[in-house]
Amino acid sequence: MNSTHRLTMPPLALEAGSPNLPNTTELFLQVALDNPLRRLFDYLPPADMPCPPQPGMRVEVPFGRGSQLGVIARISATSQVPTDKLRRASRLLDEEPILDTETLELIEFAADYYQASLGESFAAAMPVLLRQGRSLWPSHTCWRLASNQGSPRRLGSQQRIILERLGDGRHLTEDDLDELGPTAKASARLLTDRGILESYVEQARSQLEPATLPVPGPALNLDQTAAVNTIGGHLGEYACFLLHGVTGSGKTEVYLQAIAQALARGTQALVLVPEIGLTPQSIARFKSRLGVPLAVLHSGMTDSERLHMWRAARQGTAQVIIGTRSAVFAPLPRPGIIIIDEEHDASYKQQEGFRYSARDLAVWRARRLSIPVVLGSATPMLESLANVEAGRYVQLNLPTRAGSAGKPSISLVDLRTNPSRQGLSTPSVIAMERHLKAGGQVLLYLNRRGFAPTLFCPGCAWVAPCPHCDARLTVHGHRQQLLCHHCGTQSPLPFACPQCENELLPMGQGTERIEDTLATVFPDITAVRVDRDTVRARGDIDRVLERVRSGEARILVGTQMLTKGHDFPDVSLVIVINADQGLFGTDFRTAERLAQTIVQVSGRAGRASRPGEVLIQTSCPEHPLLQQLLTDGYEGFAKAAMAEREAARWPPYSRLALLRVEAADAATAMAFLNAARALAEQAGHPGVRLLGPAPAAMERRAGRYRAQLLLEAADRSRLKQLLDPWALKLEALPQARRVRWSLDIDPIEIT
DNA sequence: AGCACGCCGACT
DNA sequence: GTCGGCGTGCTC
Repeated sequence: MNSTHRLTMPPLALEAGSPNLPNTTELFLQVALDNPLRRLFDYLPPADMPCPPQPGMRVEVPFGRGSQLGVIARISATSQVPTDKLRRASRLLDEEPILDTETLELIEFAADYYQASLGESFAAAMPVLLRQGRSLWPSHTCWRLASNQGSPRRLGSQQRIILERLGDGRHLTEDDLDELGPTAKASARLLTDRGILESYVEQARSQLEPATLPVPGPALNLDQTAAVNTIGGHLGEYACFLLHGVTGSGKTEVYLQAIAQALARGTQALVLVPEIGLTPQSIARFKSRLGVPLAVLHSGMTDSERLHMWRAARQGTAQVIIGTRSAVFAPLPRPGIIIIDEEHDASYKQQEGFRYSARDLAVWRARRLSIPVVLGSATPMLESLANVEAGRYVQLNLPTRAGSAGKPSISLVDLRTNPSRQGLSTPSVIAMERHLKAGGQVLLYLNRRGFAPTLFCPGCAWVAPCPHCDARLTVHGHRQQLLCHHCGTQSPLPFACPQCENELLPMGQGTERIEDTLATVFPDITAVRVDRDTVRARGDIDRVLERVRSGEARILVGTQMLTKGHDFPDVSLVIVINADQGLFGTDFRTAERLAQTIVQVSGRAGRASRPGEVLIQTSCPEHPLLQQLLTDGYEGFAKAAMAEREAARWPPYSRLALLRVEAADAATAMAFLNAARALAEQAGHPGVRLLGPAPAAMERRAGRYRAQLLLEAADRSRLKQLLDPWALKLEALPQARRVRWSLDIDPIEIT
């Protein structure tokens, strides 16, 4: 959807009280409810309303035998629903729409484009507490001693504690009471009923850290200056920039200065970052450099923190909103610029439920708002490069690294002639010795956690399988157990082969095993491991990284986590332990991902004055992808990959939609997809290829059978023409009742 | 999705 | 004799 193809705008919500509506006519509220049903539910307005209902207000409505909170999507003068089925909404929760027209349009567009229900789209866009009915305005109930209180008699111990805390005109908030215990609020209410306490509602201040004096940044180089000037020249109009900057080229400085210009015009900036890119350091940098109140939105925050930040965005108190995927929906009264950092990052696409791409929605939103959007990356998606090619995006380049560091030298280590011992080949060990001796640090990248990816019997070739998935169990040596990385199943490490009682061997390398190898090869040097097993909570990673920055630890072993955003100024050597997994994947994007990973991880080498060196261990050094990458860098790779995509009719040369299904047995899953395919064929599907149904690459996962049907079209509108009616029919399919299915528009993984 | 209704199996 | 399995109908 990142194109200039005609944008389908959702029908504009009809404003209540608009002059062309005869006020004698009864109005109908068309309400979006948080369920997957792709339709709205009509209600009569509540019996007593403090104000006219409007789209974007929350309502409580009777639904089935219970009641639910929903959002008014439209007000209509007519209803298709027979009068006897219509029920009356019970109450309005808001006196004004909590979502403005522009955000409503974005939400509607997202539901429409991604074939989701409007309710699900609303749910993604609203903080949980608002969905649960919390008031938009920050207020909380407080308790104090009643002015003419009766004599307290026969008090419970908790009640006595509460009274003690309320001496001298002090008060207690709901939070204070919650700290006293789960029943404290009930006790306070009881005391209020007895006239001993009185409660009142206090409007809380929506406080963000106040503005500070912006700290000046470093002087920009020519490329950065040119980029900032180009972006700044388009403030107030739509333009999409692809900021292609090699690692360390100072993309963030460009963001900061472009944002500063937007702020100077009195507008807000929205900054999207990948899921693990939002470190306390990066937030601190934005805060100090821009010196304006800033709201942060990410998944690690409590519900009330999120509500607080969302409110600050909506009120305009926050001039900069920095957040992960769902922040794309943040309401912005004065939008000025949108930044998407590491635009290629997969975390911008929600991978379950409502499968939207925040990156693509951000571009749509910028166009709708007539503001510039900047997509930054050292390794742009091929889609983005194609959009540059087509003239839809403007490319800005930052080809040089800041400081004196030059490009790292990359070379391949042929594992066939240099076999690895426990993960490390001889050339790698020699290079490590050289760099460590010279005072450098070494980063080892391996995208496999655990000790070894398989447990193997040399006697009969048995491998430990997961009982619930079509996958092998991973050996986690340090915990002495087998673990399935797909469903989480754990089992103790068997002593011997269950078939032939031979001794079992862990096969292949995981990060734990590399760590062990290092302890024997470099016993005097401290190594740290960074993967999901060592880094669990937020802050863990900072502790690990501090050990590296201080120089206490000089070797880093880790997975993806290491490639994202963290700087290691003293790392001079990067070793990719095994590139082979990325060369022969089943997904058409596998190669692109490997290239991105290699470039990103290489970017960690030699950032300061040290020249960087990168070694890639592989059994297939002659592979064209690796060769391209080595000789011509990411651009060269991209060119070659693009030609392959065009020949195979993959995106960006086609549009995809993927119907996924999972069921208790394979036949049920297939029955659904066959029925789905039949529906499509019945309706006709000009310009759309139906590929499948076919079982998923891992057919069984967590005990469920998975299959899929792929839809491919040359252009988006043809695909959508088929999808719109099809999705509704799928919902009504009897076979759909027995499976879990989902439609993924622009899937990033089709295995 | 979430919930009720409804008709067939192993059991307090 | 029931508790409960999940098929299917419905939600304004």
